Amino acid sequence: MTTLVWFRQDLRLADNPALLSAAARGGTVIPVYLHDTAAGPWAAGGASHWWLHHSLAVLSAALEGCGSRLTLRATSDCLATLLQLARECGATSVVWNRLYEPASIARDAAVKAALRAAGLAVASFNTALLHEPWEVQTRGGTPFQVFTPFWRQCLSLPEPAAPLPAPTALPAPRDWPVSQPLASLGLLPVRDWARAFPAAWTPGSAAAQLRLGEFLAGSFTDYPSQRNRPDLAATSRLSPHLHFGEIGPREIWHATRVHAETRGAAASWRSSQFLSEVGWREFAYHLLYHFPQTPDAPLRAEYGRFPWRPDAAVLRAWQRGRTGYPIVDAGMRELWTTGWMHNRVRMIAASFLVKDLLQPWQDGARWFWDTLVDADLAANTLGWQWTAGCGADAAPFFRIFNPVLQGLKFDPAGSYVRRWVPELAGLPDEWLHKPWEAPAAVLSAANLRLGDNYPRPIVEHGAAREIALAALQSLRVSATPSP
DNA sequence: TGAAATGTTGGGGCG
DNA sequence: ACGCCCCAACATTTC
Repeated sequence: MTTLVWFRQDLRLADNPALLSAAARGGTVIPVYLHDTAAGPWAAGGASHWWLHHSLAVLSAALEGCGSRLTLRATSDCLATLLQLARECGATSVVWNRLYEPASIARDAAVKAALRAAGLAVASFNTALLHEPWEVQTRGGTPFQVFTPFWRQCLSLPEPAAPLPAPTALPAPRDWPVSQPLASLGLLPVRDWARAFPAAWTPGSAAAQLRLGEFLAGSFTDYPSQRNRPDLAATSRLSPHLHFGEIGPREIWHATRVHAETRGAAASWRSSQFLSEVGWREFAYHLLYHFPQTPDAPLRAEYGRFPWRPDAAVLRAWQRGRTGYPIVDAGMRELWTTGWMHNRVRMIAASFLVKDLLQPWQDGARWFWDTLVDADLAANTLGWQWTAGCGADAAPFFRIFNPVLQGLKFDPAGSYVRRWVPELAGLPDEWLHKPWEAPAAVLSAANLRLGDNYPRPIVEHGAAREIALAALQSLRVSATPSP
């Protein structure tokens, strides 16, 4: 009796119901990872591939530590490859943990039906979400479109089950199927733009558990008050680990609850603050499941007619962190250098692209998709539609961030900007977030030549804001013509 | 998980 | 003592 365990975004041994069920059957277990080369328009981007490469290496080593092995294959046809592997190994069943992206759902449904038609037993499990998207609904039986009632409903459901243990044994076959070398999947960048990634990140489930433990023992205490501060290490930074399933939301949920349980009401409050961010992730998956067109199209249809002004040069200045707005440029450079950006800065940079520069939110979403190590279709879609004001529970379009005020408020000492935009480092705090207003003597003392070694503002925020509001107005006028 | 404009209030300087 | 003005501080409204 042999079972194929199809790993996807669940790159861990603990709290892995598919793996545990295969092990519990007592027969041979064949762990498999297929690199799907036909994954479509939302195939993983470059930074995600970097992470995936290293995560697969860690998972492979962990399996070998259990006397097992990870079989790797690149394929444009997962069904055909699974059927072939089942034939090679004499497997009679295939198991996996569910994915929730629209393309994955479609592919997996077809694979499941075809495997069953071929006589194989197939089972799929949930380990990526606290609650299945179809199990959370309003009284009217419709999907939620506002976060607060959605999360309240989740909290009223039976608590997510405790995480599962890792299997104690993974019986190996006499002969392993042929596996491709990891390097042959071509996941690492050809040009080494990811050279600073290893200093920032350690992919793999062991590192994820370590990070969660260090977070709970450390910055968790000040999480509610400091979580918006990009200059501090105040957040958990678990997002890439979560995306690849190196740690699951149930593990985070229970570890946080256990940590807070013995530490009084204040800790309980902190844990509810932190877990509500896990709730936003759940909400993102809920929305993507029920509104599968939203990665590409606005949820509020009228925004399909918004008068964006696509401009390749403007988009590129934003991508490279050369807008002349320090907090925006710092964020974009942190992203490019480390594959990650603090969430507060994501909101500021995204708002700037969409509202000050009038670039389509989809262009920003694409850039984040390619450059973030935590790129996640559900979370990315929610974030960009929220910013653009065209999504569920979105910030109204007229809520336009002032990048100077946001910088002053959330990077008050300027250490975040100085770290990522070193050419500004010599400016006094007073001018750091608005160098164009600094007196000439201050600029020259800081060795700053605007338009030379740091750009002048690509737009003037006050004027850009007026233009954005007028653009929004045009949308309304054409939507409801006056009688 | 906004910012800016506009409105209101109240203390203090001053004639 | 009183009214007036100024304006900071805060609140409300609007985009």
